[in-house]
Order: sequence, then C-alpha cells, then structure tokens
Amino acid sequence: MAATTYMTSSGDLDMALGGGYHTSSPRSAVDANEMKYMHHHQANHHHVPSSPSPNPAGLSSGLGGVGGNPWAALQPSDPWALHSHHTHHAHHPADVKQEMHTALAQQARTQQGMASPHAAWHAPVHAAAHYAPSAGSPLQYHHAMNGMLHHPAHPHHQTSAPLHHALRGESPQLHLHPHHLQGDRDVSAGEEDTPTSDDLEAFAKQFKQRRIKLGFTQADVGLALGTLYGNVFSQTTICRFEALQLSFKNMCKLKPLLQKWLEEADSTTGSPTSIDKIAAQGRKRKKRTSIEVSVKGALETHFHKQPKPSAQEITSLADSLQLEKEVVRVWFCNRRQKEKRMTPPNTMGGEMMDGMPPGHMGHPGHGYHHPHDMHGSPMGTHHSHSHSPPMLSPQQMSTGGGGHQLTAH
DNA sequence: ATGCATGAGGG
DNA sequence: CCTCATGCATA
Repeated sequence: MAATTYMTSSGDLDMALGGGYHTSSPRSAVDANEMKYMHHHQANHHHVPSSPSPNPAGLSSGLGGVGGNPWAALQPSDPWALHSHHTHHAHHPADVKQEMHTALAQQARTQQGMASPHAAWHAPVHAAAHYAPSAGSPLQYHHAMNGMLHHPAHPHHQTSAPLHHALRGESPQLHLHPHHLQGDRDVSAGEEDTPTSDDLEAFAKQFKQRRIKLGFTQADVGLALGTLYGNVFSQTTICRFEALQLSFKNMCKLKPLLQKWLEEADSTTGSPTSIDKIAAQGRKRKKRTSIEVSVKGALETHFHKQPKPSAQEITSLADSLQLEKEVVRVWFCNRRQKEKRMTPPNTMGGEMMDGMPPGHMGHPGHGYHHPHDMHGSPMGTHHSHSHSPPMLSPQQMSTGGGGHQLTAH
C-alpha cells in the first residue's frame, strides 16, 4: 500500500520509435517487439513561435494533455502492468552491443503550420549527427535522413558503423589535459580546458536568462541541440543543467553544446522556431513508484548508515518497508547520484534522528573511490569563491513557482 | 522541477 | 551489482 503503482495508458501513445528502446537482451524473453506504427494524425502540435518571444511558457510538454488519441486500442501485456513482481533480472553484462536509442524522427515541413496528415516520419533510424556548419537557425529545420533506414537491429553486431556513440561514456573533452606545466588558462572565448565550478555556475545562470529572454523553453533547447548536433536532450536535462544538478563531468560535457546553441539562437535573425515533439517512447516503462514520505525517511536514515547496502541488506530492507527490492536498490542508486551532484542534496526533511545544525550537511564526501577523476572533486573544490557563498543551489530561490519541495501527495 | 526508472559500460 | 547519463511521468 505504500507504493501506489498506478498506470497511465502510455501504452496508447507508445510509438515504436526506431532503434529506440528495446532491450535486445537475448535473455529477456519479455521484450516483445511490438512496434506499433500508427499513422500519426497530427494530433497534437503546438503552435510555432515565430517571434523571438512568443513562448508564454507553457509549451514545454505537449505530452500530458494530448487531447484525444485516436490510437488508443492496443494494450499489450505489460510486464509491469499490474506490478507483477517478476524477478526480471536478466542482466547479462557481456553479450550484445545494442545500438543507440537516440533515434529520433524528424518531420520536414516548410515552416509555420506543419500539418502533414500523412506520415512524415518513417523509420526512426539513428539520428544523423551532422550539423550544417553554417546552417541557419537552431530550431528551424533540420536534415532529413534517408537512405538506409530500417534498422534491422542485428542481435549481434552491426556491420556498418554509422553509429555515433555521441557523448555517452566518456566526456569528449575531459581527457587529461595536455598542458601540465603552468596553469595557463588564457581562456578568451572558447574555453578548451575544463571549466571551473564557478564557470559552470555562471554559465548556467547566464544561459537560463538568455534562454528565457529569447523565449525558449527548456524543452525547445533540448530539441534544438538534437537538430544541431544530433543529440537530443530532454527538458529534464536542460533543467538540471541550469540548476547545476548534474555531475561536474556531465556539466562540462553539456556546456559547449549549450553555449553553441546560445550563439546560434541569438545570432540567428528571427527564425521561425518550430519544433515538434515526437516523444520516442516505444518502451513500456514501469510506472513510477510512489514512495511514501515516511518510507523515504526510513530510507534516508539507512542511507546515512549505509550508503551502499549489500544486496541482502537491500532485500531485508525492502521487505520491512514492503517495497520491491528493485525499487529500493534503485532508490539507493539515485540517492548516491544526488550526493554527487554539484548542488548538494538537502538531507531529507522527514523525521530524521536529530536536527542537524544548519550549515553542515553531508556534502559530497565521496570517500569512495574516484575512478579516474581528472580534476579532483566535482564541486567541492570551489577555489574561486567569487560571489556565491558556498554554492547555494539557485534552483529553489529562483524558481518561479516558488519553493515547493516536500510535497506529500 | 524532480522522483523513480532504464540502460550502457565496467567489474 | 554499481556508476553515470538521461528521461518519462509527475507533483
């Protein structure tokens, strides 16, 4: 009862978007490749902001309130449908190298109205990662892929290599810096070296401000990046970037991209920004488990005692909390990630043991092991204090909607 | 804006 | 299983 797992009919809208999600694990017999191509029906399309500042601010997500879906009919057997605790753990480390799931279909349209009643998007292949050097607007239009569509998705290996492992894994620019003699950081415009925490913070702030002035939503930017570099990002990611809620490494990775977008965005003289959001959700996702506040508190407590509980501990913990083991495991994973973010997580607001003195919270002490961190601590080492006290998260103070955090549902 | 989730990699 | 980058779905 603690975890209320209700479902939405996301299955209705799930369009099998290309190489999208599909765990080709040979062991997962569950992955029924139900690619339901529905002739799209121009169901939802937000207006196209033709002016530099038309976006009221509500265009972000057009997913939730999609009027009616003419395609509601398919309701496959969801593995997670009714929280069937299947012990689906068919993870196999060494097996297939699945392809990317960064495929996105893009519609080509003249501009303005977009109203192609006929399917404009075909096989969602890998997003070609070519971006016109001197292309025009960031959001105006994009390439149209073609040629070898259809992704056979060879269960084993792709002969060709049109893949662009994009930015996964390692940061494209965080390699050990070559210069090791002197700290020469004559960064004039295009920073080539690793930015500092303050740099990132400053940039994030500026970015957000500019973005808003230009009338773009976080979602817009995310899509634009896809258009520019072939890497789409969600509103979430942009949001986190602005709020400095990503790891240092991740921030560094995204900064140049966003910076570039920014340049394009404002330099571009009035371009009809048009984007279409084609949520690629071809995979049935487990419904988000709602964990009760009290339970969260318990988890928090345990987290302090053992940030990395053993499998068995997780099991027993899950048992006592009446949660699925997997949920608990994931919770800890996510919790640890938070701990590593730039903006330190506030140590819960439940019923902790004792009130921690304000001003001291368990910051990224990561007494763990740093695999190969090249610049030491993420943000803990803010040498260039500058102006911000101890890196306060601007997220809550600048939030337009006011501070809302611990909301019990 | 965020909570829970998925998945690629690495052991 | 873990970490890390990311994002759907939500509050």
